[in-house]
Amino acid sequence: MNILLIEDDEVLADGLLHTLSSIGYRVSTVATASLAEYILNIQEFDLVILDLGLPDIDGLRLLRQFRSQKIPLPILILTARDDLNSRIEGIRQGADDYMTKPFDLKELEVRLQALIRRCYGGFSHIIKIGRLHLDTSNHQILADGEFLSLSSRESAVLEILLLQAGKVVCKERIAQRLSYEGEALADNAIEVYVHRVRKKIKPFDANIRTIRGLGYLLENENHD
Amino acid sequence: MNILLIEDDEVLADGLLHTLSSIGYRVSTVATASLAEYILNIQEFDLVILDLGLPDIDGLRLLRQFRSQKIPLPILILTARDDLNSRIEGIRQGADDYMTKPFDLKELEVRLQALIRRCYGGFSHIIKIGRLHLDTSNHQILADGEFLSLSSRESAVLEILLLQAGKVVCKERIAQRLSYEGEALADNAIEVYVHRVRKKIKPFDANIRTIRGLGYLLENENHD
DNA sequence: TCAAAGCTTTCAATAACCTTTCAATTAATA
DNA sequence: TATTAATTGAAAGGTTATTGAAAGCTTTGA
Repeated sequence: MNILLIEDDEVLADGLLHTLSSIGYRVSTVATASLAEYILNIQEFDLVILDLGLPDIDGLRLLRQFRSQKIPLPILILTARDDLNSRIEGIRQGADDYMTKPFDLKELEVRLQALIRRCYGGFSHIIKIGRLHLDTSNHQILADGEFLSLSSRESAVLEILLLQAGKVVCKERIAQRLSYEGEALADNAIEVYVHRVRKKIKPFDANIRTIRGLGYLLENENHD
Repeated sequence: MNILLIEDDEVLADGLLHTLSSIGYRVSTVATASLAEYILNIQEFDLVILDLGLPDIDGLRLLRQFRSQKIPLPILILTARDDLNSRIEGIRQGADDYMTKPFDLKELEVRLQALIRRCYGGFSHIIKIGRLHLDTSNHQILADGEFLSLSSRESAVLEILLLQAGKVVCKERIAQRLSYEGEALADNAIEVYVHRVRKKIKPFDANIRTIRGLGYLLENENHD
């Protein structure tokens, strides 16, 4: 997790760098807004900690700039300004959280955790197999970022294969998933569905391999 | 935007209910943890405001329960406990934000906005999907900058779809948003409203796709 | 080579959804 | 307040996608 710390107070910056590094974050610090802009262009970050009292540009203005440039990073403001209005303005301008100095390191730590959790999907677990993405939280399957048009049964088949990508899934397993309370399906129902799914995922280089006598397996080529 | 307010102080609950309602949120209040669990099971919410000092179960424990049940709702804790430890624990247990009483209503309002923005809108309080804009701060929907003439129900349907643009929203979710306290709607009411909304947004190249058996999805073509 | 296992296509029944119409209600306007 | 307009939700009939069964074809491995 890469954090950009924009802070001109050298002592505080060093302290934070040390603390955050020690709990596993990779931290880069810059002391001015212009440096911040520069480094954001050449390096990828996951989160920004922004001090409002910068020497060159006002922090709120920098924040506005980020957002108008559609930089979607989570931003936590850290500042000495305690008055309510700048707190409100900070959040209104697009910050995700706000802490005032002096602050407790432990609290900063958990607030960072909360932000990361929220922004980088502690909840929705996304499984990526090649060009297919499965969002397990809402059972949505995307191919190249586009919604894949699947009927609900087709979707169920592909989901179970994606979840076990690279492993053999036996027909019975799939049948269980498709039928309600074990009502029998025609003996070739699974074959029909696999066929339909194959047709739909082929354009995305995804392939369901048949393991004779055992079941099916979604190929999971790790050549990235 | 449906908010569940879990708060046992009746005066405060009423005040918040009134304030939040007046700025366009739909608020349900419950006074106990068990009621909260009950209502969360039968109704969908977009955000939870949780008081830690509840009469039956400790708020933190409730929070842990939510998260262990993988309820991914954004949760803002509101409490009289000012000490640092419970603040840290609150966030660590899975809350997204934390405010201590007494608090400023304006600040609560913007923090709610920030949460909503982060969880549903990327990073702006204006959610832009193609030529449609939803301003989450006042629940207004614009098309090409002009007000879109929608009835309140139509507006509710479109809002919920805009908030989850690109994701499937199931019919039940929409039905809950439309009806008060689960009064039944005709089985095709949603279909009728979706139909009406479709007709109105079509001139703006916006499209609601039907995902058979699952629900609807506002297309969110990322070709910018 | 010949079963067995799997593939593919077709088709009718059905369930899910769409669309229109209309009457009842509510809100707006004169 | 009387009139008009808009909104709402129920009903009914039309449309389309999904489903699963059937039947014939192809591949596989003993």
